[in-house]
Amino acid sequence: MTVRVRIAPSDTGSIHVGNVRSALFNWLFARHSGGTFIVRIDDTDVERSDEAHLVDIVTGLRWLGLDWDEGVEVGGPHGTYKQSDRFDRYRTVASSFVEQGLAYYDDRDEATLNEMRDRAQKLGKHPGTFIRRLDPPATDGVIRFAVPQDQAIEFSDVVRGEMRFESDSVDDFVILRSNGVPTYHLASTVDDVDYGITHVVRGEDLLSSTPKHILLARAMGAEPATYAHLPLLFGPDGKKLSKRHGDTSLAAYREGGYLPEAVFNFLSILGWSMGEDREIFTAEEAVAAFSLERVSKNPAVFDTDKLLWMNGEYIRALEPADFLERARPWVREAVGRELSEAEWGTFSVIAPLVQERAKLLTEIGPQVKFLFTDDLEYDEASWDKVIAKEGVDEILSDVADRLESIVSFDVESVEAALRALAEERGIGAGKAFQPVRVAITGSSVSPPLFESLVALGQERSVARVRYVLDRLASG
RNA sequence: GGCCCCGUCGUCCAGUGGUCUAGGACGCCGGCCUUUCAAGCCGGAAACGCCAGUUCGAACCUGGUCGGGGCUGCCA
Repeated sequence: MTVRVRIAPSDTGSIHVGNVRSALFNWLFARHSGGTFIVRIDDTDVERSDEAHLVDIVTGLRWLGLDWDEGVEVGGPHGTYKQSDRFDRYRTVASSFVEQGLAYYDDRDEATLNEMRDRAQKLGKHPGTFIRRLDPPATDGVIRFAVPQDQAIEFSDVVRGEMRFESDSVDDFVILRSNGVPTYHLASTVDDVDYGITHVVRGEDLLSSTPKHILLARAMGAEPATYAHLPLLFGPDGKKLSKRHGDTSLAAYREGGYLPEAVFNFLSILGWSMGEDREIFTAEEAVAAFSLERVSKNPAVFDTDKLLWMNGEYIRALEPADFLERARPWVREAVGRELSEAEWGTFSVIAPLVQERAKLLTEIGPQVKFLFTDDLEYDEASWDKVIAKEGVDEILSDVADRLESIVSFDVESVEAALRALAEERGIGAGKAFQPVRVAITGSSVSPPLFESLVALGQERSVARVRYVLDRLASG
């Protein structure tokens, strides 16, 4: 049997890292087993659905490197992969259930229902014990699925093992709302049956709903899929990851300077491991090693510290040319304009030094901006701490003279000149170099000094030091 | 309350009855390197929730207990 898996994110918001992790595991499973990966859109929440979110989902998945064999396309014909296009189908299924006596109309109002729920809870019973009616009047209202009371629902979950739910713990759930829109349970299960989904791989929050889905599939005369419930992703507070934990949308990480490979790798080790203490690996390696059986049962905390570290690892591992390509948009944004060919050349010289120390692509721009701007902004704290000190003017004045007199302005000469200065003045290297750093880069944190000076060029370096001297002189 | 899931360092994983005085990674602490910041290198603190049972032997098996989480909607 060929594996067919799917994800069905809803387009009510930006795609969440939890959903992305589900998508990733489905993709890994499909690719490992030579199966089919499908992307459906669950847009049954007509009020909150938005095409813009669909675009966000598709771009996000592509960015991560996930591809799918069937499903929605950006701006393309989503066809039958959007659930809103299949409302008729769901209604037909719901009606046929009613005709067969498997479901019924329920026109009781909410107050009545709530009252029943409260009563059930007080007695320690499941609401389903009360919200159930087998000989209903055929008026309007919602359609509920009549849960058969004669047998327990059992299934074997690939990650959790044997599961058993007593039928009285499942209430007669709504499958069609009074406005004619199907609920998640109905739409999702009908799709899974219609598209021949063999494995449903999703978050553990849906574990309790699985009996409903199995019942629905059987009612359609189909064999239920095999289920695999993934451990949930938690926030630092140990609660299900949600908006209030900060950046939970995939887009936030893309825009925050993370590499897709790093995010992919990091998400992969949340609830899964290939064993042997290996945690840095490529997508190909993950595909080759993946198995649902090795998925962990424990919830995982989304640890952004480790993601950040991993991103740094990936940045440093980039081929120089690749790094240049990826850095481009970030440099452009930080400088605020397109760079000239010559400037890109300058950047490519200093780039390896920046690559070594960046953990996020967003750090690149600020580190090299000093090379491409004429009105440098001086970081106030750095200025106060390093420049506005006794005797610094004298040092800088000397620095300017020495830099100016260098014949061949390369790293070796610059280093020799500045080291000689420190030695002759009898001061430490740090004391001599820090003022220069701040003078030419505007900050006490920068790429290595000599390389920075050479990249900036002799004339501009000297000019910057003199400029600082002027400012110092005028108080 | 009810149903269900989970329980190894702060965090993510390894571990499937003896090779575990429990291994790796992030983070943290200390040191080295050093012109800043990183990176790198060296070292350190840090966990099998608890109680029974099974067994010659339990992190691994069983029961209970405690703790955490999910679900309990005309959200998904």
